[in-house]
Amino acid sequence: MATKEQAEAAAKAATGDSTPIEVRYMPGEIEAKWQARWEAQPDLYAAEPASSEKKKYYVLEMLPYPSGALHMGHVRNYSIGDALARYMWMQGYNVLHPMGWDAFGLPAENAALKNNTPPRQWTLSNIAAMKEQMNRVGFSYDWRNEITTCLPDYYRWNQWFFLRMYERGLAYRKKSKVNWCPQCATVLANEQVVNGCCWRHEEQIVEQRDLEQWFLRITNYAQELLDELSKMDGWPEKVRTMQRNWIGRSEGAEIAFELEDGSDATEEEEKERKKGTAMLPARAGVKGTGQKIKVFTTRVDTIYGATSLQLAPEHALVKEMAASDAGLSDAVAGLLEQQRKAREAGDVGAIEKHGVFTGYYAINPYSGERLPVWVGDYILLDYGTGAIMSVPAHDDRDYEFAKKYGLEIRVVILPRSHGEAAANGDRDLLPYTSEDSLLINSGEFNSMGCEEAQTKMAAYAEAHGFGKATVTFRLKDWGISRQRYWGTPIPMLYCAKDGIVPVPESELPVLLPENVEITQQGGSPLARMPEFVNATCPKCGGKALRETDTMDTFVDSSWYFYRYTDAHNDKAPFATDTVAYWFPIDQYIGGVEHAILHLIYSRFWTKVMRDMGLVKNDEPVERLFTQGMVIRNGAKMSKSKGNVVSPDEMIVRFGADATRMYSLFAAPPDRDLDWQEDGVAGVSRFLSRVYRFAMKHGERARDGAARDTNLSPESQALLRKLHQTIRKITEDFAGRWHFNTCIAAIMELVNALTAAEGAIGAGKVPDAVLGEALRSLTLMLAPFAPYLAFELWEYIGETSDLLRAPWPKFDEALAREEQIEIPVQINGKLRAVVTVGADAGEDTVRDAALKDEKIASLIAGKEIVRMIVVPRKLINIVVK
RNA sequence: GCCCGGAUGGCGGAAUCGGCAGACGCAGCGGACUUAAAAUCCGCAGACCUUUACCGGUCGUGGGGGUUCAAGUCCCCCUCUGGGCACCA
Repeated sequence: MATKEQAEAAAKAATGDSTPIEVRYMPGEIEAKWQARWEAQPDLYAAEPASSEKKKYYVLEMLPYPSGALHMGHVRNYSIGDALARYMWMQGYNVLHPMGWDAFGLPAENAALKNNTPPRQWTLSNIAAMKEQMNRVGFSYDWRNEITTCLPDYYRWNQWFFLRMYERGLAYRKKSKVNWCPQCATVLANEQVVNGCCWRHEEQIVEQRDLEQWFLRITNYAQELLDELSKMDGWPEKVRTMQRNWIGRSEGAEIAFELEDGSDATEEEEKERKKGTAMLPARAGVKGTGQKIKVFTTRVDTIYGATSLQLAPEHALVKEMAASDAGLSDAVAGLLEQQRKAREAGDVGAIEKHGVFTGYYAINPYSGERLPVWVGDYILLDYGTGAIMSVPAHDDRDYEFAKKYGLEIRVVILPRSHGEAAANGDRDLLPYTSEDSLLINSGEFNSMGCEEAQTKMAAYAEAHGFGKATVTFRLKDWGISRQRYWGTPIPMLYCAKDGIVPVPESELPVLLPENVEITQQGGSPLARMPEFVNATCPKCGGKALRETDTMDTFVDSSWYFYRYTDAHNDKAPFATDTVAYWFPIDQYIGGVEHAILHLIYSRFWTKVMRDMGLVKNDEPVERLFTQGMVIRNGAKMSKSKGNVVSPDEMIVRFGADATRMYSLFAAPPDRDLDWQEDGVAGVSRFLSRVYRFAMKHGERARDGAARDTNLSPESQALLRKLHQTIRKITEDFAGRWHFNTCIAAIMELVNALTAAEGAIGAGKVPDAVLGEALRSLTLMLAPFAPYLAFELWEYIGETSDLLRAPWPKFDEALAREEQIEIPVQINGKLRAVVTVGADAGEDTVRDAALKDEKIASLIAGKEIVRMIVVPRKLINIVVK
């Protein structure tokens, strides 16, 4: 109901009393009224069960971290999802639109340190505050399925999945490097390492430590994760490209070089051996030690141009060599130190390369030549085999390194146009890396093209037992151990007798203790709680120690959207058939910052669950939408930049409807949005205009009489604009999602309505037409400004539930223009505009154009060379 | 270095398939209402030239070239800018 004041005003207007009584749009009052009503109906936004006859639609926005307050990025993200959910309800779908909390993570521990509040309490009170904000904005979430990842009824299933993966060999333990701050005495997440230093201790350089960690074997799925991408056309190409690069598949070959024994070296060789800058030629009787160095290369075709091997400083063989060579040991330590400092300085690409000769040589299995073995700080231990063959002539990095240390540079491929004549190659060309080339100086492979040589040389290696064609991925297994408190305990035990023993499923969940003391010292507080650490081995009944690491929070978000479909299941993470009804997610909406980690992990998790028989879908998300950032004064809103605008403040000043509608109006949803407060005021003014118009004329919409077929020109014009608007918005929801132009279209419609007020007042627009316009307008506002829409719906006498009221249908005949304006160009320049019937053919248009006075005078005395007539579009007369 | 976006009035943006560039909104200017202001309503509004005015003309979508009757849109080259990855062999 409208306020008393407004009812009076409307009554006066209806009785023809012209005394102006101001009708004011007061979003605060309207929104409070409807919020109270909506909150009294807990099932308002409830999805129907999976047995529903209706077609399902699962729309999902990425769940927030409960930091304590919504920011504008949230409001934008959720306004997009909310508009879509409301639209799909109005289209008659069974809509699932849930929300939850990504509630584990570091900030809770930091807050605990700062305010002496337990992480759980801090997190839960933040959740309560943010939930209230969400309801205040009017988002249509089905809170019955709310999930909170830090509560045992959720995280117990993380543990359950972990055990299932352990059984299948998908979870394993190995040593791995972690960032360690000696002052905090704890491990840091990558995000907490700023310029190589601890985020809390700015002068403290972060160390790398080797720790035993749990890993999930995502690399088992690398190929499938890559292959599926090409079929996922509901995802932005940008995200797919980012994922492809992240997975980083490289085809190449693995080749084993045998270390040379060297004890029977000739005198000449001895001199050279000390320097390690040149190869030793092949000769009969060279002996090997039997020890092999495996290298990975994508360019085995250039192997005759390899003039050294380069090992990563951390390579196991380097450690072995250094063990008996103090000089080498010191040099390698120096390399590592230099490397660490260089990485701190940033700009990895510009870092100068360093290396040390080991004193050893290895035999090129193709040529028999002996290559000096070096340690190069530009070699990554954890990619490929941690060792490469260095081909200075045909690799940028190897070239730089060889120039610096005076290593040999041998050309083995040439551009096809060069022919074999230029046997030594053109030195100005180097490094020359094109694969559109021919081989030279490469024994029996000479004059082959690179690609052919790659295949043949890999086959040769395999036939001779020293190598093979192989595929390498950049993607690494997912380390999930975190030496932190506020996360899911990893359900594993360590028994002196039985080793690593999983916690039996019947003992889940392993509860995260709550009475912890969080201090800045000494890693996870769990390790200092004997009542947590000490346990009994389920195998032998003896003493066992509990794992004190917790899981990466990305585990929580890898499968949360499945839990929404069956959030209260205490027998399983979810029921398979319920998931089969709802999945895949029809539309997922969130920030592009999750393009890689979250969106790869959750794809991986889905495939694991599929292989376990828990789900039937291969991929979790059918369509993905990534909205742009919210920018203000040229930068992303952030506390440090001081350009944050609080949603609460906007809502108080302009109302929730105006705030969320502006977030959709100011830019297309996929682009960055420049926040301008005056723009919010403008949207608020627009809503106010709608409100006042409806209050003035809404009475006349109430009788709902059928429209007369005999329409006045004013009615026709109004209906045309109305149906054009319905068509535009309907088509946009189906495809483009340019909600900014949808809202602009609604504004145009309202402009047309207010412009027609004279005709409306003069009775030239019957109640039926006015009613149709007002009803449809209200329905179209519902996804964008739900509070106002509900208020108007009630005021114009509708009693049905607006949330599920059918979306208006457009009438193509009514939307069609009767007269259209056709621009007339002469030689491509606009000279006149003629008005013709909408379905005028080519001849009619041409005649009209030629008859136009201005056109006639302009072409008088000129020769018409050509005339292009595009019906309904334009006419261009080409004259000479 | 590599891979994606983006660049249109004073500002945010529109132009979905190559067919009237600047929809819609903001800010601005002029007017109405008002004692006044706010609010509201009406109108103007890319730049330049011409003109008392009307009318008219030229230029114009980051820059340069091209294709076409016609280019913000397609092709080639370049600049700036935002983002992602980054010694991945």
